[in-house]
Amino acid sequence: MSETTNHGSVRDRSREDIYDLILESGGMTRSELAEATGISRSAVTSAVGRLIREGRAVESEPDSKGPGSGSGRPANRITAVASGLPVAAMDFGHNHVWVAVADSLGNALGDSLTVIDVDYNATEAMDLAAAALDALRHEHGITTISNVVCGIPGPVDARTGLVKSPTILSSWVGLSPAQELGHRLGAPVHIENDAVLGAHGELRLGAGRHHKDFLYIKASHGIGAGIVIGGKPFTGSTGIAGEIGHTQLPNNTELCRCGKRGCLETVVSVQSMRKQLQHTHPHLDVTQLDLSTLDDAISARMLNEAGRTIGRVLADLCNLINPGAIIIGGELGASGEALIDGVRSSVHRYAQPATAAALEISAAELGTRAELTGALQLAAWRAQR
Amino acid sequence: MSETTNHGSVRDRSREDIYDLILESGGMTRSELAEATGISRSAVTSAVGRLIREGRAVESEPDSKGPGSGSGRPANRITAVASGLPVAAMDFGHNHVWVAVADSLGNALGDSLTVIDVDYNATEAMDLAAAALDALRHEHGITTISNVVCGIPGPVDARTGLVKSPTILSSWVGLSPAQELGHRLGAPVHIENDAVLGAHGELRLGAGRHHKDFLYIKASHGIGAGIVIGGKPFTGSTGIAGEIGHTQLPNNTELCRCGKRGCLETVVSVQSMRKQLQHTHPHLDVTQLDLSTLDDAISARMLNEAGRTIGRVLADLCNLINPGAIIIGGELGASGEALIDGVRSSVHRYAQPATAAALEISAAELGTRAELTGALQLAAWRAQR
DNA sequence: ACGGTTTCGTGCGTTGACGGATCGAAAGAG
DNA sequence: CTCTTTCGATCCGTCAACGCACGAAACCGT
Repeated sequence: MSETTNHGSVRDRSREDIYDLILESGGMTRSELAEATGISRSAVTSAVGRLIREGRAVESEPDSKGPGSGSGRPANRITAVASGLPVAAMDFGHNHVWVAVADSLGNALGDSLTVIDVDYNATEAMDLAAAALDALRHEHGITTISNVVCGIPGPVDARTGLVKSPTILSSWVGLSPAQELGHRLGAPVHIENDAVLGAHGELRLGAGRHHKDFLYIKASHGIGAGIVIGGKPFTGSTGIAGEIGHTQLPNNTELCRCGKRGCLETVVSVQSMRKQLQHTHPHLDVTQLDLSTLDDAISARMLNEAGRTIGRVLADLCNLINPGAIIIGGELGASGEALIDGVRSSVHRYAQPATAAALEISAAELGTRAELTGALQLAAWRAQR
Repeated sequence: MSETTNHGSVRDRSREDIYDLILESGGMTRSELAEATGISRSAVTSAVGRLIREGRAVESEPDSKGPGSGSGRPANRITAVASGLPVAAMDFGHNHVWVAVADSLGNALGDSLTVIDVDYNATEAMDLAAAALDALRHEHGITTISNVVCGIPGPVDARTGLVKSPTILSSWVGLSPAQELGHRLGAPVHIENDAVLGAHGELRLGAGRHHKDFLYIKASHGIGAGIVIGGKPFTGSTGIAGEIGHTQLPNNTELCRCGKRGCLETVVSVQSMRKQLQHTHPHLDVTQLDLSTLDDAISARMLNEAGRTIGRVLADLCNLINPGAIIIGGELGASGEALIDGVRSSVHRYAQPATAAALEISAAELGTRAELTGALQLAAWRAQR
């Protein structure tokens, strides 16, 4: 069953398959392509030849020569070339907007971070983001952008493009940021949950590269999950999968903004960490504190405990979908090994032994840039459709 | 990306795609095939012509004629023909073995149910199952079986084929039933978790036909889940996804066979229902009672409460994967609307509103035959590889 | 009753992708 | 320096896919 969007005819399917492969892997030899696609080397050669003639790919030098690299003639590496228009990405957080531009393959050219209260006024935040992107465009001499992907820390309905409740950005609920930003930028804008984008980034360029099925957890001001199944991001039947921040914890009655009590987000979040730090470290200014700079035993224990709380929720979810990895991103994921260790110990304690044994738990390789990177990758991919 | 197992070359890919489509859908017109595959009608015609010449498909009469059926020439329906060897299935339960034979398309020819204590002695149960299948074969004049799929109510490691712990069948843990049954039957045997098979059955012939993403819950002596994502069963990175029976419930300390306390299975299962019924209905013999025959208010309330307990666990899982449907199977799923209503009310209460709104919750259309039917379907599919 | 419309099925010529075979090129191994 | 191994390029026979045109089989309106 060809799930690919047959743009045109099926005759070019193999060539597009090959192009997708060299695009996603970032360089393969003809033999590897023949192996991966199952078509003959001669067919691969002709397809690659056409891609090169069309300027969509280039042939680079063989990477490893010299004794010990195996006998036989070394293979040349085929690489995709950035021939199309640049793309852009936006990452809206609780109190920042992070915008970036990239070439048509999604390789970042530059980015700029603006600190504002994004939640206070959605329209103003979007104006500011559009202005920041304009400035970045001029800085890099870019006139036209073909595609923009924009991450929102909340559920996005895939059919309507509307921001659903509950989300960190309560003033955004019911808005259609794709339309509004599309007007401002004059380019097609796709809105996506930020955890899904983080999963995308780690899948292509991070800790998820060697996993077919994994969970990406964005643990920041809220907690969301991005799911990768079979090597592809999965967003559910209506696009709002991954809403794990409002799982109810036993023995916890704190009121959540979603109206329920005892949600995971009320216990584990950047805000709650800062609140606790204010008690344990009264001399610190915690309002803009980078959690990864902490290295004392007390905060390590605090972060470890936060990780254990997350891990308890993740354990049940892992029993359901049996992932190959869990990748923790967001500010809490970047805070250090203490939190990751907490997740590990809790998952191993509460999940089925066989499930836990097959599970790698790690921090996001791309750190807090995972969402932005994934958005650029997704924008580059979407620009070619 | 061609995920299909390229058996041979890619030149026949479209024809095999078409064959898979008419196989899984059970009859499509040429135009529908052209629409679904994206290739032209003339190419479909030639591929279909070759399938018919090869005896793998037949052309049946147009299904709906007469006024009101839309104008234009009615389309003929292309159906796959059972040309290969028959297949078989086995469904091991807590105290029964259910075996069946089907033609090469998975259409059931006959089945037989044997009541024994399957858990007591795994080897004996397999001997008995093999004997029952042999009897069924002779009854239908079948000499050779090409493929057998066998359902087990417990986790099955996809790589090793071993039964993992915890499972209802504790004496089976560590065994490799695929090998043992393969010796007895002289045919390739594939072992699969029974909830996965139930999901397969409902996906092809039941309530999952019109859903791409759903959860099938087998609620019987244990509780397991089968996951369908993107129209395909998903079994996790090591094949043991769906183990939701040992999710810990708050405020519940009953000891479970898995060693933990407060597992879902200890509260909701056929055994616990029977135990409760023994108290409320002292005159009944509950040991072999069919739960679907109950129609009094007391047992309805009891089943409703059981449904609510299941629903509470499912709510968190739905927030993660945002499925389009939940299908409840097993003996408890077939017990009536009271339990289903309990699941509904609990999911709507504890899941995110947007997630719950996009969710259809229903009983398995195939009832307790879902697992057996799915096993036959899967066996037919596997026989063609 | 009879065209008009719509949709389905099919035959045909052209295109070009696939697969197999062959040969040369570029490296390492002995 | 020769042998082996692997990769790349080329040629050619085959055949799937496309587009188009035409006929077939139904419904619909007058």
